Amino acid sequence: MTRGNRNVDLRHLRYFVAVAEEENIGRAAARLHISQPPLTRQIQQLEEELGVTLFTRTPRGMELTQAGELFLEEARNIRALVEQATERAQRAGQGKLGRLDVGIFGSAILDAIPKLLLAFRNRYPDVKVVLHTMTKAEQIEALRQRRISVGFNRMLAPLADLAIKQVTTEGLLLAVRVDHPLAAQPTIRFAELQHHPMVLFPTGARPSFIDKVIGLCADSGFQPQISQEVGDAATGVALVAGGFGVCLVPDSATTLQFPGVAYRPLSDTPPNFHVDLSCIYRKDDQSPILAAFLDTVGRYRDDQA
Amino acid sequence: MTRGNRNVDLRHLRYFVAVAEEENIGRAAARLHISQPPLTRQIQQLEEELGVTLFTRTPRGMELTQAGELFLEEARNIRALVEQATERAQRAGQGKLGRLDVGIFGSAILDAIPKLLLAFRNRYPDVKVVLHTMTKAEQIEALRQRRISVGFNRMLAPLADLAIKQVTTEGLLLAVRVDHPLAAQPTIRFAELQHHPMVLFPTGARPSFIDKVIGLCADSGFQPQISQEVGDAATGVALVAGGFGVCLVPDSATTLQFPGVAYRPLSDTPPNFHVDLSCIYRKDDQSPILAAFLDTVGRYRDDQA
DNA sequence: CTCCTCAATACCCTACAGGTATCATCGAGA
DNA sequence: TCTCGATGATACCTGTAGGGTATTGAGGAG
Repeated sequence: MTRGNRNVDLRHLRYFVAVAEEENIGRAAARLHISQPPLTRQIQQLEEELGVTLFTRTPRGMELTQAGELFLEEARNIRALVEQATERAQRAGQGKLGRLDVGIFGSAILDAIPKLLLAFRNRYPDVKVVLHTMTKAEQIEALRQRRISVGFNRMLAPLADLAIKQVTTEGLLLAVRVDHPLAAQPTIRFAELQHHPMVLFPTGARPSFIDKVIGLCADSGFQPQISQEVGDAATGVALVAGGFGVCLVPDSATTLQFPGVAYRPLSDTPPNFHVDLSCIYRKDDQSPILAAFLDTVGRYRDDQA
Repeated sequence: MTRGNRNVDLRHLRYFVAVAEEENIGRAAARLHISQPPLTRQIQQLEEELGVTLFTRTPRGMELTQAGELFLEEARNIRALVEQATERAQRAGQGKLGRLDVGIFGSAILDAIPKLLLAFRNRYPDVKVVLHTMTKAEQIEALRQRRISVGFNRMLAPLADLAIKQVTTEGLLLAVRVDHPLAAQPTIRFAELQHHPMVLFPTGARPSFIDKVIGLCADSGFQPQISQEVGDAATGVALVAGGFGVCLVPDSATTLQFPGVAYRPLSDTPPNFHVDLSCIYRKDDQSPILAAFLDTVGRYRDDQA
C-alpha cells in the first residue's frame, strides 16, 4: 500500500472540488482565480500522489471516475471539518468556547456568585462553567495546579503568583434566634455583642471571615465569646436556630431563611464594618476565557456601584 | 469573523500535532526531520492564520492553550480523515471498493451468472453489485447512458462502441411434457422436431435465441411450427408443462424443475448446436471495477474449459 | 476539411519552505 | 551573583515548486 498522502494538502482538495463541480478545468481555474495550466498540473499531481485516476478526460471536459466521486465526498467532508476547526479554534481563542473551572467556598453560594455566573453564562453561552466546592487553601492549591482558573472567597490577600479582583462588598448583619434577648431590639449596638456567645465561621485556612469578626470586636475593645466554630454560614445560622448564640453574617446570608432566626442590623459599628467577596486567579494565566470572565466580574461590580 | 484558513494546509496540521505531542519545538522538529527554525515559523504562521494563540511558550517548552487543545483534537480528526480518504480512493481506484451495475435478462438467471457473481463477490467483497433486469435492447441503451456497466445476454453482436466477452457456451436440450410422444425416447433426433409445435423465446429485440433455434431448424431443412412466443425460458417451460408443445432450452435451464416436464438430449444435431452467454460493456469504460469484473469473467470461463 | 473547445505541455519567474548561524530569555547550580 | 544550558525567536540565504504566458494536441460540430 503506497502511503501517498505525504504531499497532498488542502490546496489539492480545494482545486479538486472546484474541478469536480465545474467539470471543466478552465472554468474551475477562473473560479479559483488562477490560470488553467497550473490547475491541470495540480490535478495531475493529486492523481499521482494518490495513485488513482480521479477524472476521465473527455472532449467536453472532466468527468469524475467512481473513485473520484468517492474522493469528492471525502474531500468535501475534510474541507468542512477544517472550516469548522478553524472557526471553533477562533471562538475558543476569543474566550467564547471552552470550559472554565471555578472554585467556590462552603455550601454557601450566595447572591453575588449565582448572579455573576448567570451573567457570564448569558454572555458566553458556549463556555461550560464547572463549579468545584473547596476551601480557600484548596483553591490556592488548585489554582497553582491549574485544576481551576478562578476561585471565589472572602478575606483574600494578594500573593506573588496570584492576583485578586474584588467582586462585591457587603455589610454585616446579626443572626439571632427570635426568642433571644437581643432579638427584641430592632437595631443592636455592636458593643452589646461582647455579652453574648457567638457562633463563628468558617473553620480552615486563616485569615478568614473569623478573623474579620474578631478584628472588628478588637476594634471595639472586646474579645468575642466563641460558643462554636463551624464550616460555613448555613451551618452557623442552623446553630443560631439551635440556641448556640448569635452569629455575624454578611448581608447576603439573609437568603438563608431559617425558621426562628431573624437578622438584625447593627449600630455604633467600628470602621470597616463590611466584608469583601473577591476572586483570585493566576497572574500569568493568559486564557481568553478567564479574561472574559474577569471582564464580566468587572461589569458586575460596576453595575452594583 | 476572519476567514483565515485560506493558507492553512495539512503540513501546518502535521507540524502542529507534532509540537503539541512533544511539547517542545526542537524534539518535534527532529521527529519531523526538519530543523527547528522553520518549525517555529510554521507554528507562528498557523497561529497568525487562525488568529489564535495555540501555545503558551514557557522556559520548559510549548504548552497548549485551551484553544490549542481543542484544535489538536480537530487536527487529529482531519488528518485521520485524509488518511482514510486517500486509502478509500486507492481501493476504489483498484476496483476494490465501489459499485457495479449489471444488466441481466428475463427472469432466468441461470447457472453461470449466479456462480460468476458469487466468485466476483468473494474476490471483491466491498464492491456492491446491483442487478437490473432488462431486455437486450434496454441493456444496450442503459450501457450507453451509463446506467449499467455490463450486461449479460445471448446472441450478442459487437457494436461500434460496445465490446463483447463470452462467458460460457452451452448445448441445448428439449423440454417436453412427460406424456408427450417424444418423451418416450431417451434421445430425440433433431429433425423430428419439425413435426411438433414448439414454444419459442424470448420476445423482444432480435436477433435473439429465437433466431438461433429457427436458424438451426433451417440448417436441418425445415421450418419450426411455432405454437407460442414467450418472454423467457421459465415461461417457456411453464407452457411446455401446460401442453403447448416442446421447447428448446439451453443446458442450464434444467435448473428450472417443473412438475411433469422432462429434459431430453438431442441427436443428429446440426453444426453450431450450442448457444453462447456473453457479457457486453462499453469499449471506452476505463473503470477499474469493470476491469476487475471482466477479469473474473475470464477466470470463470477458463475454469469451465 | 476547418474551426472551436478542451486539456496538456514548455518554459519562465517569484514566493516561500527549509537550512545555517546567531540571539534572547529564563532557571538551575556553582 | 554569575555562568551555563536549554528553549524558542530572529536574520539571512537557497532551492523548489506553484503560478503565469504562450503554445501544442486532440476531438467534435458545422
